[in-house]
Amino acid sequence: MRWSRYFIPTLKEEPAEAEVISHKLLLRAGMIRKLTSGIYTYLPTGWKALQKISAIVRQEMNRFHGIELLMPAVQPGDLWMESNRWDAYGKELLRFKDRHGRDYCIGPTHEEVITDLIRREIKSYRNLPLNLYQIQTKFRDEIRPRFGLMRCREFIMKDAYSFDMDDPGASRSYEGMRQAYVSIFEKLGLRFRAVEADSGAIGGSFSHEFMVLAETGEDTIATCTDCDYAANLEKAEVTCQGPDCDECSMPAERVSTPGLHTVEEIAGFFNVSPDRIIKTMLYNADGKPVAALIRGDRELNEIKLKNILDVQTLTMATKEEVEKWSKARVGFAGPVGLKVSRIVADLELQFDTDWVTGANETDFHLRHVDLRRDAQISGYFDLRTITEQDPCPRCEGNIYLTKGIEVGHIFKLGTKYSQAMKATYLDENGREKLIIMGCYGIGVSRILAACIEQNHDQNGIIFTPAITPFEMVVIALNIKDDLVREKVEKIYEHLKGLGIDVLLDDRDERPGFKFKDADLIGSPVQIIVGAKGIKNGVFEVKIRHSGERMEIPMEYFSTQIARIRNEVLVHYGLSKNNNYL
RNA sequence: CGGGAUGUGGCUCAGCUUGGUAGAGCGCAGCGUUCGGGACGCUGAGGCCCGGGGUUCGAAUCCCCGCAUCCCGACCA
Repeated sequence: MRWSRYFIPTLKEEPAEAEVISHKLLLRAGMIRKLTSGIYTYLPTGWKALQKISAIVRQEMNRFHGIELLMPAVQPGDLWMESNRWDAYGKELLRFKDRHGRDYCIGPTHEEVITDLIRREIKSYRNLPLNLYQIQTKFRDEIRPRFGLMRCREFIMKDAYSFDMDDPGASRSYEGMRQAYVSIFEKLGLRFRAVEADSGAIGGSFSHEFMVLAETGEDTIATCTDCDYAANLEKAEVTCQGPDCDECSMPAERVSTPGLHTVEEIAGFFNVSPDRIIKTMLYNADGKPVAALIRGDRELNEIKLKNILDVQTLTMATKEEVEKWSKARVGFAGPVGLKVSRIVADLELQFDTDWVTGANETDFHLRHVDLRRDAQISGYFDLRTITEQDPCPRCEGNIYLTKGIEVGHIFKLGTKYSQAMKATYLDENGREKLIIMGCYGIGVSRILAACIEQNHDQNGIIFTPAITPFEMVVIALNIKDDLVREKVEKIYEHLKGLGIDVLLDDRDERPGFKFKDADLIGSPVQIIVGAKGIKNGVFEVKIRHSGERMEIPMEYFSTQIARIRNEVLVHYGLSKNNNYL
């Protein structure tokens, strides 16, 4: 491709509308333009990158027995009413009526459509298992679209759905997809982690999120230094073991603590460290008062609490509720004598004693509290958020926290949709059974943003070889110089002949201008051709990710190009064997 | 949906406090000089100053009402 005849509207200045780096660079590199809030046009290089991502997704999906199809973007409301999601999905579902007044929506996902298809077409166990996927534009009317391609309303997504006869089959399908996903992100050349995610009511470790690691990620991941354990912060298990301790030798004692209610104030007053204090947090759980106990220096994980209590809604108690339930002002609640429907305590509280707690009386605390002796605890559970001080729940390794961007999510659906929509098959014995489903999503357009979040510098994007719109940019320093023109054309043709996707910067611009643009659009390799080099019989190569520049004699062109290509692949954990190009 | 901010040539912004002929830089067109990290000079085109009401002799500027976009919170690929 010749730059002069192509369309890459780069921007020198930072667009005011963008805040995050990928958004800024996608705009500056001329890859996207906003049409309206959360809706973007993919310009040629942006679209090219998306197609490259899709190609790898497609290749790996096919390799793991996925079969591609395409479903409609517009879906009838009836189907959504059947799955009970017409009401449940909320305002993210963009609805409209056609000229006859019938309800429709623009698909934010395709469980209904695929389940409808399957229930009509699949009747026999002989047709199972089956894995169908599609790559297409979806629409979610996000409350607040932001961060460019990271969270748009209209976005491109790959969605796969698996259909199995039984649970073991569904597990095999799930495992196949997990492997496919690992392979996809490896081939994309991204640093990522597959993390255990909160799977909600389904239970087990049947949900994984695939996170691209980037400092700017919105999610926090807990990862083990030794084994391959990785989990979403919300999900990461905190283990705690220890010998049972003896009962506290001293009886609980009521102490006047006027006006003191934060952990720090209490710790200071009693001259103990915050880990000797129990925080008593009151919640409204489906309308019932519940208390959660946690050490003063710890953080409660509300998602864990919600799962343990198995309730629909969990909200922190209001000031009024606290006063009503604890019979004291906020800051003086404690487990001793507390009248609530349940008191749950964090695991580590059962291995220690002699605590400081609130006294359920304004301006009073208790010390020398022993939970077993003085309080009625309904259970000890993993309630807190993991920290880097905690051990790995699977091995003896340490935990460290990193940030990530969620780009894929796989989970077992079970029979949720097959039941609601009556998708059944006949087994070997002629008995009717529900099809077991799984669904597997990848945010294709989000991957583009995540790739940039992970790989960029002050000068612009640093694309991985699998995603870059152009593998190499050939920069003609002075296109009006006949020698340069001639040489650069030759190199361009030669590279094309090698099957390399190459962009020739043949614009009549100053060198600095071209260097800046080349860095901005992020091709892994730049080949710089100028009059000086030609005179000396060399051409120059710049490696984008390292900034390394080298002069290479013309006669070694082919071998050196091959070497450099391979070097770049290796840098991204790839090798020639990965023939994705 | 709550909280905050911003809307002025294609882009980034100034002007608004204190009302009086709409500005700069970049970009764009032409000419010349340049040519290894976003050059310089000259010339030029390009504006319902977000929209609608009001106040005023006069509104980009003051007041009211909308709309849009961005940022912070709860949701998600």
